Amino acid sequence: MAKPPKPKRITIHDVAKDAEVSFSAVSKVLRNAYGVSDSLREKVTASIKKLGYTPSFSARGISGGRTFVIGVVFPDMRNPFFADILAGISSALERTTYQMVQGIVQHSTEGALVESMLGMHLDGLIIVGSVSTADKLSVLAAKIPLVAIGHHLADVTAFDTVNNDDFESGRLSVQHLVEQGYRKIGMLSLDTRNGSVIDQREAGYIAAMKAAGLTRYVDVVRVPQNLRQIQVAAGHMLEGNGKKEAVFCWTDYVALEVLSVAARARASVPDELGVVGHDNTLYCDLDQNALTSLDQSGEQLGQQATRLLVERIEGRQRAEHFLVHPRLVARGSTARISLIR
Amino acid sequence: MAKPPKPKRITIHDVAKDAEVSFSAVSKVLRNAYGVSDSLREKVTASIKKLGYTPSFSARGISGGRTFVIGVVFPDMRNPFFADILAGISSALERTTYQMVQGIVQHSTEGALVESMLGMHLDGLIIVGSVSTADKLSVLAAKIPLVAIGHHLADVTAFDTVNNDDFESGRLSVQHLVEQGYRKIGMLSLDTRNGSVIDQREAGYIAAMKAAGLTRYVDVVRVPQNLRQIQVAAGHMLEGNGKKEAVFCWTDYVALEVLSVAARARASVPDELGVVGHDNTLYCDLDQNALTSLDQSGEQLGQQATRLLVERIEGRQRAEHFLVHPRLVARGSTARISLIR
DNA sequence: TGTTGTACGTGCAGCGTTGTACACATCAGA
DNA sequence: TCTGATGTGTACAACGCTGCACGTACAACA
Repeated sequence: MAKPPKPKRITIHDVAKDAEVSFSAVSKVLRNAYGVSDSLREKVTASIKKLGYTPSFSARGISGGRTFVIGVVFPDMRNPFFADILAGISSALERTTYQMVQGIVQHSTEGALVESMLGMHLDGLIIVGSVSTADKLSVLAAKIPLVAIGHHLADVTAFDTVNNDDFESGRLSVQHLVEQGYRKIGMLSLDTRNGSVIDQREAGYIAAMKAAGLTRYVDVVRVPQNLRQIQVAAGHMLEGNGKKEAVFCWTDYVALEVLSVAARARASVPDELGVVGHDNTLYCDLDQNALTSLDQSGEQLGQQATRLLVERIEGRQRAEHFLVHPRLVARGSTARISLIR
Repeated sequence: MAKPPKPKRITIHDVAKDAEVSFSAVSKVLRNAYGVSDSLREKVTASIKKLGYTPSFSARGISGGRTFVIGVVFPDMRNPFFADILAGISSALERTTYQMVQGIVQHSTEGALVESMLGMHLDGLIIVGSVSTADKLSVLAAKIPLVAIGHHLADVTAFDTVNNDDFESGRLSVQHLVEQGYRKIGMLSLDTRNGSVIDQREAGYIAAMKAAGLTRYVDVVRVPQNLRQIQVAAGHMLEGNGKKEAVFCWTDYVALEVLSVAARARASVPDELGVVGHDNTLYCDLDQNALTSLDQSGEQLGQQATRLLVERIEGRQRAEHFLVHPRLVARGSTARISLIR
């Protein structure tokens, strides 16, 4: 009877045997612990490469040490902007020894997802566009190093934040629209409790409207993330008393719906209606949309968040809050005064 | 000196103490193992609920048992179609005790991502739109239960597959275009080695063209996933010798680029050029696009894949191959003969 | 030469589970 | 009364790693 060739995992012990050292020594090298000579390190790393050893995530988790895996939580998968953030995180992670798992809050709640990630002994968490309150996040941050992307709260001390300057986004949009000759400028915003990102955009919009002497035209319409309701709200922008000359939308997809409604109503863009989106997703550049939008560099947001998270894991206590500056990309949807070149 | 209130995790031992049984008994209940009386089960489950115990993922992984976590691998995050698949997986998972982690092949290679997921002792893997060969996937399937979505190979025995009937997609597209009076119908396909999904669509397109007596117009142009090259290829469809009357695109985004190029070139859609996309993503329904597309029900694909994976984890050996039927959703981009409904 | 450091390695006790081996009742049949 | 058979719960050795408590060797100092 042949021995069952049990396909054994390569462990730290195998490496130790191959390198002719104790298994604890290998562990030390892996953890970059104190008391390792260059020659030891060399021998061990050589054996690791030779045997193709990879540490067991589970064993690390159970023995209380670092797992070198971080979690990333996204609110949904449909906004291509999040892909940019992810790309930024990936690329920043390449320079480190950390890996990443993603979770997407789709049907499940953010809380449940985060809970299950906690159970996996991850080293840290990046939460994108969280709908939780700062308090809840602070509680979470007590359990695990945390960085929030898209959660404006400069006074939070328990975790780091990385944000676009959303106030500036609102301001730039209005400024651009005013330059193009629009006056009755409305805003299609999001109906959400803790969307502090949205709050900032609204505030920027309102401030810029006031600064331009257009206080009487200020109109913020908050709509839930629901196709039907977005269309209805967009329709209202085109007719009746509150008819607008231009609309600033909190995200590109809403702006595209406005373009759609305008097309159906045979309202000409940009002459009758100017439209500005947010995030400068890849659909903006299509000719049938030609959507002016604000670019908040998701890639950079992701990179910075990763940097901050790793710093936190390695021991930083003091909170940091990073801000990137948005850039307005002008396209046909606001080209009322045709841009000379 | 106050005792440091070490926030200890609730373990199986705590539950055992509370229920006044041995910790092995608790483990048995958890695993639904043989030799558990109703009264024991009751006591234990009561204590579990009372203490809010959740099993440690890491400990399960290390001791070689099930972790009740499955991995899902996506090729990218930009295609909203994948969100539908994910939704299907989530909803199917709700009825089970399994959880899910996602990985997205962005910059990292599929191989590296899968490797790291293997290191996490997951119970199973769903791979969406893999670019690996059937051989490589079979090797992988020997290590972990596997279901591939979007990988047509009915003769594979090592793992299950779930697919749209992509041949039918190609056929339906051509059939519809022919009905609308288009004859010179080209196809914008993907330049990839192992895109068997694409192969099927091409085959369906070619077969339908032949069946319609349009063999001489068959033209499959394979383009990599690169914005610039897609635009160039789209441009060629509009002019010169190979000028088309209609284009069938392998995915919606390519079709939207075709619409964009057509808009720039002032070619009228659908009169001068008919366009068909694939996946029926949410952008198709926007009026500025009004893109005819094939719906392959990502939600259903995800649900079926989950069902098959769980079955496999629980012991099934024989491979199963599930096929869903696509549905053509006609819109303005092919409405040459206006549809008298 | 004896003493004190200091740098480097090793030994080992967990971590929270799984799953097998085993002990102990209880009960039916001989 | 003895002998299984069966049903139920316990004991315990893994699993692969971390990180602390120790040795040991060798150099620097008194």
